[in-house]
Parts: sequence; C-alpha cells; structure tokens
Amino acid sequence: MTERKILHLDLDAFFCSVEELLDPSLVGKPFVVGGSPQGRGVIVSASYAARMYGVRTAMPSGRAVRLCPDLIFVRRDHPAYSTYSRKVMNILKEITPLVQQVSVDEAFIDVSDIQLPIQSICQDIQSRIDRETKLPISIGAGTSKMIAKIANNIGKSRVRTGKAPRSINIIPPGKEAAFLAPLDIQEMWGVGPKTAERLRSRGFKTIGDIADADPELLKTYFGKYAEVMQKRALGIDHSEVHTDHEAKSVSNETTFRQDSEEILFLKNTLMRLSDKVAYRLRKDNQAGKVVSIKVRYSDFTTFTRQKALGRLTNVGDEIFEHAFDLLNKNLSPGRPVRLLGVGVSNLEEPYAQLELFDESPLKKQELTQAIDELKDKFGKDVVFRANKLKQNKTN
DNA sequence: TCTGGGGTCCTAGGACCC
DNA sequence: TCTGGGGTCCTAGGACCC
Repeated sequence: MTERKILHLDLDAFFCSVEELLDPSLVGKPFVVGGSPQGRGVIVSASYAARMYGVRTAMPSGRAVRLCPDLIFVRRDHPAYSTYSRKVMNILKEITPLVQQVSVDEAFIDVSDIQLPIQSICQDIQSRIDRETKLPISIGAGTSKMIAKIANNIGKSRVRTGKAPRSINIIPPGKEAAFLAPLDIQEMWGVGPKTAERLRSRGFKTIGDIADADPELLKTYFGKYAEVMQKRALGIDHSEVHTDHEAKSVSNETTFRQDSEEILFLKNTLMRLSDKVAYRLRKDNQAGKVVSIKVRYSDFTTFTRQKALGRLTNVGDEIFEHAFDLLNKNLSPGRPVRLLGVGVSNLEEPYAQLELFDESPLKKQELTQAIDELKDKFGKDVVFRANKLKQNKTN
C-alpha cells in the first residue's frame, strides 16, 4: 500500500485578509474583525500586525484595546467571506474532488493520486490561490489528516513577522511520531484546556510523554478514550477525507447588550430566533424533530433544554411554540438572562415533492416563498399536511 | 479581561419494552 | 420475595473546534 498524501489548508487570518482586499488602506495595520469594545464583543479575526500586540481570536474586545490602544475595529461582512471562501474551495475542487471543507477558511484534500512531489503540489496550490484570489494560505502535509493539521498549526506558529505566514510544513512518511513527540500536549487533536490540565497534573507535558505512557495506567485516567489518545500520540490516524457533509443541527443564539428578565423581551427574542432557524432550515430544504433552547444567566451559568416533537418541523411559529414552552417551564424568575438560543436537530429532508422541481436555487426560493405564502393564507397547517402525507406513505 | 456564535461528538442516567 | 439484561430512545451537560 502506498502512503496517503493529505493536505490541510488554512487561509491566514481569513476575515482580516478579505477586509484588506476590500479596503487596502488596512494593509499592515493592527486591526480586527469583531464586536466593538464598548459592547460585549470578542475578537473574531486579528490581523498579523494586531497579533504582534498579543491580540488573539476569541479575546474580549475590551482587553484587545488595552493591549493595543490604536486597534482598528472592522465590522463583519459575511457575504464577502462566503464569496471568497467559495472561490478558494472551487479552486481546490479543480485540483481534486476529494475535498473536505471543515469551515469557511479550512479544508482537507487528498492528493494521493497526484504524481508530483508533495512540495511542488503545495507550492502550486499556494501560488495559484494567491494569483486567483490574492488570499494568503498556509498548508500542512502528511500521511493523515491529523498530521497535516498539526503540521500546519506548527508551521504557522513559527512565523512571527507581523505578516501572513503563507507557510508550508511537510511531514515525511515515517516521521510522524518523531514530529509529534516534542510538541506540547495541547497541540493534540481533541485535547483542549480541560484535558490538557488533567494531563499536566499527572506529569504529561509533551505528546511524546503520552506515546510512551503505560497503556494500562493511561486507561485508569481516561477510560475508553485512552486508547484513541495514545494512538494519536503515536501519529496513527486512519480517518478519511469526507466529501459529503450534511448538517446535523441548526441554531441561532444572541447575547444581549444588557441582561434582561423581562418575559416579553425574552419571548420576542425567542420568536425572532425561531424564525431565523426556520428560515435557514427551509432554505436548505431541511426540517428537524427536536427543538432546543439555551439560556445563560448573568452569572454565566448556562442550561439547555430540548424536546422531541415526534414529527418534523421547519416552521417558525411551531419552533417558537415549543421553545417558549421549554423556556416557561425552566426559567428561574428574577434571574437576569444574558443569552438566549434556539436550535433544531435530528434533521431530515421534509418534502419529497421538492425533488420533482427544478433544483435551481431560484426555483427553490420561489417554492419556499410559495409555501410561506400559503401558510399565511390558510394557516400553518397547510404546510404540515404534505408532511404528514409523506410520513403516512413511508410508514 | 469578563468572557460571541456556529457547530460536532461523547457520556451517562432514566424510561420503557421485551 | 426482594429483583436479569439487552436494546433503544430521550434528555442534559460538557469538551472541543473554528
């Protein structure tokens, strides 16, 4: 069996790089995309100039300004990010159909079938994306997704110039364990702050420490997970590049500018969130069987509640009805609420009839509108009759 | 410093059924 | 008379990732 050649590609400071294309006066300046420091925002993306001040993703904006008083704040422009993301992903799909998009700015590709040295494959992709989109991208390469991903993280982190790294980091076959061994445990896949702390408290510092540990001892600490962890530490990962991604849940949440305990306000918010979720579901021709809410109080304690409906829905009113019921039954009165969220999961395709229609996005949108208009005219039940018909047929 | 928003996966307990 | 065991669904929470 020949070795797999897997690449992990990650656009450098993606949102900021797009903003620089839209407004070249930002180039080289310390700026961020994210919420304003007056509100409760956090940094979503930081330019490399801003990172030189210690500004990082997910940092509260207030703290970022203290680190860098001249920091420029740019509002998010999601449509622009989607457009550029699509451009990059399309280029990758021209190189190979084996593309797994992980997020807007990140993908794995399997280039095992390309008969060129891995170094030149990486360089070709990087310069082509630069030529066609002007976006900087970094690439990690290895015999598995895990190695490619970690290689990319390490490659990027070595560059501290205040400019986009555009790094390429290739781990040759057979060198996986040696590459991982000296790295900090938190570079591991699936090891976050909590697990890292547990590992550190038992004397594990590097990935090599985990690779070398007595399997039985590791098992007493981490149970079933120990085996997976140790395999990963040894550089073993057989996971494939998955090209088919289907969403399993859709949710929207919002943090208020000010905490509130006013039931009318919370109710209206829940209604708005339910409509948003429903609209997104309909746009993707999806519906779900489970409605959930998320509530965070001002002291940051958070709870979730969910309810299985026994049938599919993608209608705002119905999602809201169940969400509000869950809220009513579980909200502690008099405790100010900071965040409210609504979600729908256990998704399926609801309308078999849709397949009879032209698949063009415009047609779909027209159909959605038609369904929504019917709902307005005849009441929400009209949307469900088709749904129940389908269920009766299939059962 | 005072902590966003969108997700996925895993675990564990209880209900219910055979 | 003092209590089996497996399967499946549902729910809640938590860890993790970008």
